[in-house]
Amino acid sequence: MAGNTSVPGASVVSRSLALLFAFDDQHRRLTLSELARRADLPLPTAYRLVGELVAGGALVRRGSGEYVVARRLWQVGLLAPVETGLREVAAPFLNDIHAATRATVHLAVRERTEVLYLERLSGRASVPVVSTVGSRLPLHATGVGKVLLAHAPDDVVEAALAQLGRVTPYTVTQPARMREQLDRIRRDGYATTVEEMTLGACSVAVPIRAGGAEGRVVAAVGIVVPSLKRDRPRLVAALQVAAQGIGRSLG
Amino acid sequence: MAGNTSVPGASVVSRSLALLFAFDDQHRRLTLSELARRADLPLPTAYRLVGELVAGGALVRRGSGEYVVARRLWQVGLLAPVETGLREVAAPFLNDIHAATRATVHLAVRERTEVLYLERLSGRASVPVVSTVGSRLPLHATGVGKVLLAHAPDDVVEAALAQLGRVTPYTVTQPARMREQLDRIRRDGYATTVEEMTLGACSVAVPIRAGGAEGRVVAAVGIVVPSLKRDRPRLVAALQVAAQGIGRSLG
DNA sequence: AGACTCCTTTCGCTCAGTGAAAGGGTTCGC
DNA sequence: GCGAACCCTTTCACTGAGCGAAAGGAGTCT
Repeated sequence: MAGNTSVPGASVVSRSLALLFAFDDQHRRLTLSELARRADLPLPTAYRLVGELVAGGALVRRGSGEYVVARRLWQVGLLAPVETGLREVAAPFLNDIHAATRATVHLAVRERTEVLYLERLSGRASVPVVSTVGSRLPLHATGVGKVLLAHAPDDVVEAALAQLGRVTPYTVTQPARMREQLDRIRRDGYATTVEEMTLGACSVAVPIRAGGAEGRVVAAVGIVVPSLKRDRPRLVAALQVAAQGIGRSLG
Repeated sequence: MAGNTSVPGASVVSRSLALLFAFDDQHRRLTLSELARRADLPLPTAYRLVGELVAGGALVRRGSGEYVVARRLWQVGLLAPVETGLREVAAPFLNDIHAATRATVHLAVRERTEVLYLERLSGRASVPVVSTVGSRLPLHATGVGKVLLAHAPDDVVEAALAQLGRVTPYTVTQPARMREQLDRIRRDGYATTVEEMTLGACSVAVPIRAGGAEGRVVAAVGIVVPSLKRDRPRLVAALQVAAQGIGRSLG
């Protein structure tokens, strides 16, 4: 930038992106001060840059003085090639799962030591679900996450086991217990969680193997339900049928 | 910016956004030269800024030397409040339409004189469909577009009728004929197109009225099919049932 | 009425940003 | 094989765009 920079080496572009990336799943609306704090910029600097981002159509200022991501950035974001093939192939199968279970359905992939949610179909039941499309969650506290972790390379497993953060009182935080679970998941072909991410929500998930049968695990499908007591076998079956179909279609 | 600017008044932020917004539905991958051209920037300037956008995680450089929108920008874009309520409410009904017709289903709103596609469910049949979620098309050549135009304010109708661009040989380009059609759409409660946007694709669409029955038209649902000859009444019925449901749920 | 928060504006300093020019590396056509 | 026409990358001297401390409202609590 020019003149009196407090942090030389930070370009205008990097600062602007810091402002854009200050938004996340838990922070969809931010005030100017919050933006400045989260992007680690002096307030007047944030003021000026945010003003330009609004003028440029990247952000919008709500009446209340809060800023949100603009429609135009939504359009550009949708152009990103994010597992396009997988999502397209999976879509009808996800609908099938949804029709068969009426639960919230998830399609997710692993990104480093986190789950990245690619698709979500909301269920009827009023089960609390924190994930949204595009959001990331820790691998160890979600159904799809556990499946993906169970089939991840060793270094990823080690990294994940080293940071088993407690989310609810039921989150599995002991590496040894998690290792047992991962073994069981590989053996049984499905993972479950019981209120480990959100109180009142349980989940079941299965791996998607490219090319079907014995292929590499590339993604996971799962559902969120209020309880697993009643019909676990039926849910697992529905998921496995869909996962097989998706995997086969991936070729 | 500094020094030898050819276009003073253009800030770094506006230039960076011009680069990001250079991407669109027809241009999801762009080379550096294309980016520079589309953003109207000198090549070295584009080179530097694009480099920073890549470093900042907004763009990704593919092996081939082409740039695409990065996953991180996809995540941020998804945080934009784009008719969130409508889309959430409509989702299950769109699935119903999909299940009943097996066709490509669209949910769209009007933005000035264009259709903005909010949701899309791909159909089984191999009908060519150009629209994607987040893309815009002219109002007069699509089913959902005609519905939205038929219920648009007068000034919008005038503006739209003044630019009836020819897309295919079957596109309606005469204002008088379009006026007739808009009358018929308001009377019948549904719109159709026959290869007016894409050869080999026909469409049917109905309005969504907030609060049901006699409310204001806020959106449109439509489907794309290979032909309308066979079961137009059945398709219209399915759409109208769903549209009523969505409208009622909007309260 | 004092102490918070928030947002906005000013203003002089200066280095980050600029882009013409030049240099490579392809891939064409002939 | 030899231009011509594309790409992309790097250099470099100039300078005004960008910076942010400081100060000034405007609310909202205590």
